[in-house]
Amino acid sequence: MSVTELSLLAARPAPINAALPKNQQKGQQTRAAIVDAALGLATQIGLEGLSIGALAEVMRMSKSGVFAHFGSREELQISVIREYHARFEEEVFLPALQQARGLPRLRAMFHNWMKRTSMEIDSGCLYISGAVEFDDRPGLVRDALAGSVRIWLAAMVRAVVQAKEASHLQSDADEHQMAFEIHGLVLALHYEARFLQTPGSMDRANTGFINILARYGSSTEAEPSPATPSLKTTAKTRAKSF
Amino acid sequence: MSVTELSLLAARPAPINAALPKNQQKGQQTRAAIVDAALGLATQIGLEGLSIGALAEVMRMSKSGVFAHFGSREELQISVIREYHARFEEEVFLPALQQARGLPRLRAMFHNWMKRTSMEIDSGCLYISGAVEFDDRPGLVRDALAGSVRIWLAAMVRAVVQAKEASHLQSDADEHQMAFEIHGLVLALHYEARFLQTPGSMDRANTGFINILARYGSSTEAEPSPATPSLKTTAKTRAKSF
DNA sequence: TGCAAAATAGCACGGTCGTTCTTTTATTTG
DNA sequence: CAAATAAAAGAACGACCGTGCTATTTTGCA
Repeated sequence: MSVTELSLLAARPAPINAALPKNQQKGQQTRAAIVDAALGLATQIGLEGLSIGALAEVMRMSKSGVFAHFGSREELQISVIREYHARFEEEVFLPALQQARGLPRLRAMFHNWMKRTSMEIDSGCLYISGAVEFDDRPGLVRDALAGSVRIWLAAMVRAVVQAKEASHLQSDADEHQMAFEIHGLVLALHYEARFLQTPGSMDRANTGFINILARYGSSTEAEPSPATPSLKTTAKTRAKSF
Repeated sequence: MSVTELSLLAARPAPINAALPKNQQKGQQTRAAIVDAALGLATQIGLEGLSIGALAEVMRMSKSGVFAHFGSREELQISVIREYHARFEEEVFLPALQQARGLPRLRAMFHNWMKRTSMEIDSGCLYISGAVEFDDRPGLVRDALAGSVRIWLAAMVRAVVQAKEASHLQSDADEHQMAFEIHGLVLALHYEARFLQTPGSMDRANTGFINILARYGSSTEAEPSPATPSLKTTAKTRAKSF
């Protein structure tokens, strides 16, 4: 799975003329505005809870006016997923590519991922809520969702492999195992912070990441990266109320 | 939070006469049958998707006949959560109490938890789906759900503390940190196995647990417990397709 | 066995849902 | 500016939702 495949943005029809936002037909920009509003609703109440009526009310449009842009609710949901994917990529993945291959990039990916997840404590993560809503509901929505998540997890695995190649991690470290454990930290952060509202969850996820690095890291001690300067919390982090 | 508080079973009204199942009024047993069917539906389509109409069809009853047992949909949902809690406790927590305090009991708790989660790959876990559905929907349902989960997580924390007291774990190990990381493993197992259908997720969760024990364990090497005989997988577990 | 009480059924209400069809309005183009 | 086209509105549909009210049936007990 190549890096270029990661970009669903490239799948968008490129504007034929120049990059003027005015160039795009009126319909395109309202459609984009609808998707934007729909994404805001979906992250709060879920893709299943997202209704065309409520969306029309937010947009101050008629139901049929909104509906006409997608032709079906399913297509609306898929459009929302694509938009979420694009933003996730832009916010989490692409900035991490500026870091050097290996451990620095891996740290940046986790750091950006956590940063986004922690911001989503008030709004919700579509990759998590969507997984629960569609985990036994086959169809195009589930496929789009699972595809996006797999692309991101594969990028994490690739970053681990590169860290191994750069001798930043033990050569026999299992990249899928490590990605699994990191994924678990993010899921636990989201669960405990958003649902249980447990304080200190951010610190615990960070500490968990440090523990994982210590487990798989090469003998050279892993110093805190410049990308995460304030997160020097050790495993002996202070106990908070549970 | 005491151990006895864990039992919601004890909160059930004890039968006044003997333990004959015929003793309970007809209504009580049909109500129990309804809750049983409702739990089956809720684990598949979620607590929000659970509708009285669909439930009535499964029970071959009228909508109003089902409804009369609860008085509101919310009360039905809470009843389902209580039933789920009781079964979780009976299946995961109580058997682990038969193991000696400390590491053996902690292992048994994780093992039973994982075993149940892996069985729920086809049906779904109410604690996970419910968390997503109600994470920003305050009310009695959310309270019941969060209460049950907190009780279980607190039991895990207590088990870690006991393991420290028994010198099975490092005395400065952070019990909340450890419970957080274990929770993450179970969440990742559920996500990757049920939604992404990634093969080998069970092994990865087990390996993750071994890694956590290695991180927090005392110098005495942690030998595989009799409760998990077939899970001697090391961190260098074979790589499976991702 | 008869009678009170509990359990269930039947029916209707207001509401929201996704979707279709028709009509009106706004935009682009020649 | 006018014709062609795209965008949005409006109204209606069948379906399902939770819930309340009133019968009818079933159960438990004297």
